[in-house]
Amino acid sequence: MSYPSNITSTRAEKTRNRLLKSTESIFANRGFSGLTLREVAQRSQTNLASAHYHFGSKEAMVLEMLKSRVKPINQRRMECLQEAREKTGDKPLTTQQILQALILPIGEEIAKSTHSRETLAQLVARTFTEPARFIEKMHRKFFGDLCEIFMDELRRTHPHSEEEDLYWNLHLAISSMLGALAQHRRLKDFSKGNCKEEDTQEMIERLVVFASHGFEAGISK
Amino acid sequence: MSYPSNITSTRAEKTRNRLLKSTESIFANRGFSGLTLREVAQRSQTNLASAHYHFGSKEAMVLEMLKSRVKPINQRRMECLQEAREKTGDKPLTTQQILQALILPIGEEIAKSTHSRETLAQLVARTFTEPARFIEKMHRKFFGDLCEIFMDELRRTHPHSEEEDLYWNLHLAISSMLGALAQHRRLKDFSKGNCKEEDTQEMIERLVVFASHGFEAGISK
DNA sequence: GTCTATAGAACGATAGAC
DNA sequence: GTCTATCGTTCTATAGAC
Repeated sequence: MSYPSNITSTRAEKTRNRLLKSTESIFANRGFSGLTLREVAQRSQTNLASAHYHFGSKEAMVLEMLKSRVKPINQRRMECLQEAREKTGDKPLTTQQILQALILPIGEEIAKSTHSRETLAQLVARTFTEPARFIEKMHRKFFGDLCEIFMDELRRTHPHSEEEDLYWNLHLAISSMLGALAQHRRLKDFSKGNCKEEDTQEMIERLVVFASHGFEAGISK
Repeated sequence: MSYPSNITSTRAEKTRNRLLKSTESIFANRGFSGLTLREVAQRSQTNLASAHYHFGSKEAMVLEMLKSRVKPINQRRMECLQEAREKTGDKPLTTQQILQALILPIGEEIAKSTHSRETLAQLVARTFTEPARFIEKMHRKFFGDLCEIFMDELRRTHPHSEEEDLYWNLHLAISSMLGALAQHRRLKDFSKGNCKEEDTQEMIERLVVFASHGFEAGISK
């Protein structure tokens, strides 16, 4: 999936979607202050005023792009959780099942061909280095509720663990996921050719194992 | 430790050090393209031309600042490794000892009072979202050799593990460290007050446990 | 070495023609 | 809705007085 580009979309919608697509790629690579409306307009094959017409401002445009990227991933996360619940019935999920629901959807999204392999990973990385106020707000809005849903699931799985331990280790699991995504492009260099950075699927699988065992080691039983 | 501010330093050196200190804080908070020489000059209580006089360009100044911050941390890492080797004698180190040598020095540095609690963590986060070519170069230069030293130690500890597994999981350990540092400021919000983000020491300790167990779970024995 | 002044380019935003 | 032209601002960089 890319930004909606139905057969029925008007010319205006197409322009809008091209703007969002360019915004995604440039923001991922250079951050908010590195993104210029001129470059967005040029890559979108439209004019400088277009971004303002469709979104009102640079900030509003970036925010719109972020929303459209985060939403489907979070939806998929909820679906994965639901699928796991149906599979295990009344029993609590395993830590690994829960963290898979958190991590796998990003892998699926990266694997989709509409984005360069690096773009989404870089985009995710941006959302936690960009200090702009509006990014903070977005973060809270999109991940606040989601975190509580995952926390509830973890509480069910680890009923005797301290709240503090669960929060800390979910935080570490999420941090390691984001860190791994952000660092992924460095892997090939780093490993002197021993690991292939192209293999996103392998990263995701290894990440799930790493995070699940790290998590379980960190909570008091 | 801060930037060298010996009693013997000349006025020029003091200006230079003020510039580096301002650069550190602004770069950490806003990245390369968000840093302006005007703001650096203002915060350093000097003039706009000063940065160019001392460093030649904005890029050179940021690079100099990064070098001066990374060097003492990497030195401390080598010392920690050496101390661990002396303690265990001929036996290989444990995974946890090795990862402690990687992680603890950053915690020590953050704890030092010359920087705001967030600055160094943000700075580290920057080095892996900033896409500029010169950051990539710095990364390779400063961490390339260090990684191989840690890999050698890990090979000694896990002689029957595949190279690929060791690289992958060291990569994941480093990624989780960087991710945790970068995300640290979000912890308080995220945990709804259950975890105190002020407690860097606790993060470091939990991170060591998380990463060590994640690492060991990921390598074939 | 420190500073002022300014060149020269790029920025976000907007007015108004079509 | 799309586009050109341009305003006012801000940027890095530099020249030259002290």
